[in-house]
Amino acid sequence: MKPRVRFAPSPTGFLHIGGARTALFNWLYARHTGGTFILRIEDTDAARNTQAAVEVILNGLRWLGLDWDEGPLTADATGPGKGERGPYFQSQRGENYKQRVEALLAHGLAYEHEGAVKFKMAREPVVIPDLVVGDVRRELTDREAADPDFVIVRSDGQPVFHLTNVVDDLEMGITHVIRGEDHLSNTAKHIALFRAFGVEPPRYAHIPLILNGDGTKMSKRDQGASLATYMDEGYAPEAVVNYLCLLGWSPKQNREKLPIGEVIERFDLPQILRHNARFDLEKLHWLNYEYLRELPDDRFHELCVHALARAGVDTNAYPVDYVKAALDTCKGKIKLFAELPDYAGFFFREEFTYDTGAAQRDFTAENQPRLLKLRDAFARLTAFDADTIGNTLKAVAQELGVKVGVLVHPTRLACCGTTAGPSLYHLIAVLGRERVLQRLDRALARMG
RNA sequence: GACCCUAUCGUCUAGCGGUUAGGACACUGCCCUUUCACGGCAGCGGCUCGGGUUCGAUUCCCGAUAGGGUCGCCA
Repeated sequence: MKPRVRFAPSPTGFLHIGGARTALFNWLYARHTGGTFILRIEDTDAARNTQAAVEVILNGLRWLGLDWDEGPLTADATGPGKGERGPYFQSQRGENYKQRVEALLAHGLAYEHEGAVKFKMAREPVVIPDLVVGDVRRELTDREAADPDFVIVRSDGQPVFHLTNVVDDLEMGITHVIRGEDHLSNTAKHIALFRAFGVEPPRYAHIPLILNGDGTKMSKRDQGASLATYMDEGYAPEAVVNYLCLLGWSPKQNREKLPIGEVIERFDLPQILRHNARFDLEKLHWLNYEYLRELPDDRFHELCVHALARAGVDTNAYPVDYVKAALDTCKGKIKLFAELPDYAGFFFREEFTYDTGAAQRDFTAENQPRLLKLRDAFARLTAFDADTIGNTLKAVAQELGVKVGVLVHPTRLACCGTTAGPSLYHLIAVLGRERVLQRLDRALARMG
């Protein structure tokens, strides 16, 4: 029988990076085994579950490239879905839960208590067979020893997570439950529920959690906990996926960056690590850069424009060809799109301040006549391409008897205001002679 | 408090009784160079602690410690 796995998030308006990895591991397992990846929305909490919140999940998974074989087609709970075991929204499956609870009641496996329904839990340890951790024998906690029974239907008639989760897994034919380790303790309840329904529980694989860089639990509020951050800031989804694969799983053979197809080939449940992993933003940045430099030009430009717009830099005021030429000088240079406004902002604004330390060092009275000579050489040029500009600068430096760096640094500062940026000769060519001369004049004025 | 999981450089990891404990990110230095970045070279840095088992433990067992998780009419 082909595996059937599911990702079953609750729409809270937020897709946690840990949730994204859980979805990824489920998807990888399905793709590796030729099984089925199901998306089920656990929207039993009507108060906070909105269509917009479902949208966040669907968009996140689509962005990551995790396509589902069964599940909703839209964020509308009453809308269409694909697959034979729907509906895939728990809010639409009330009748299923009701029937299951009645069956439990009829068999004396559950009972009413203060308007709620409680499940009669055995007062003995449960062994949880886990594909990642191994057999886990879970003893009762002191509170459970006092009263092991738990609520499956609230007094307001709403079914509780433990029940809906198990009923759906059962009715959707889930064979492997791959989820965060935070569910491991609860699994005893779930196994008991499956048995009460007269079926053997699915196979379990509890994957370790993702922690903050400092080892604390990564919660909603923590920096980088939301997948939306990476979507908004222009990370390459392939990089995020690749990085997530490396947390709690290893492709071995000293591999780090590898295409998703290869991950699918190599991925399997028993090889998942058992310990939690800390989220290392630096390493994600490195991987992101690795993918960024391979991005097709169109996609790179699109993400650049988006990043600049977010920083309040409007590229629409400039000709399309100019924008493209300007951005081309940044490709292979920036690690993150968030760096772009500082790195290339000078292309899109005429007023900017100079880096203070560099201005003190480079905008000297001594450099003034040198820069002036370069300015005049530029002014006489008939061609204004990168090669010509470079050769001109070198020639002027030679005439002056100074190293090229003596001219390069003040020129860069005059044109960009910064000490780091794209190739100087290329950036000058893109800016165009007129603006370069203006910028040199502006700098010269304060060097006297 | 009870119960459960975990433990290799700062971080992610390879290792599955005998290895100079390997790689990646980060960091440091050098080279390349029009800045930065890339690239190349070199360096720094690790088996949590005690007991066993064994000829021999990073590796197997037990304990401690530490970190994480769970004990809801949240999911």
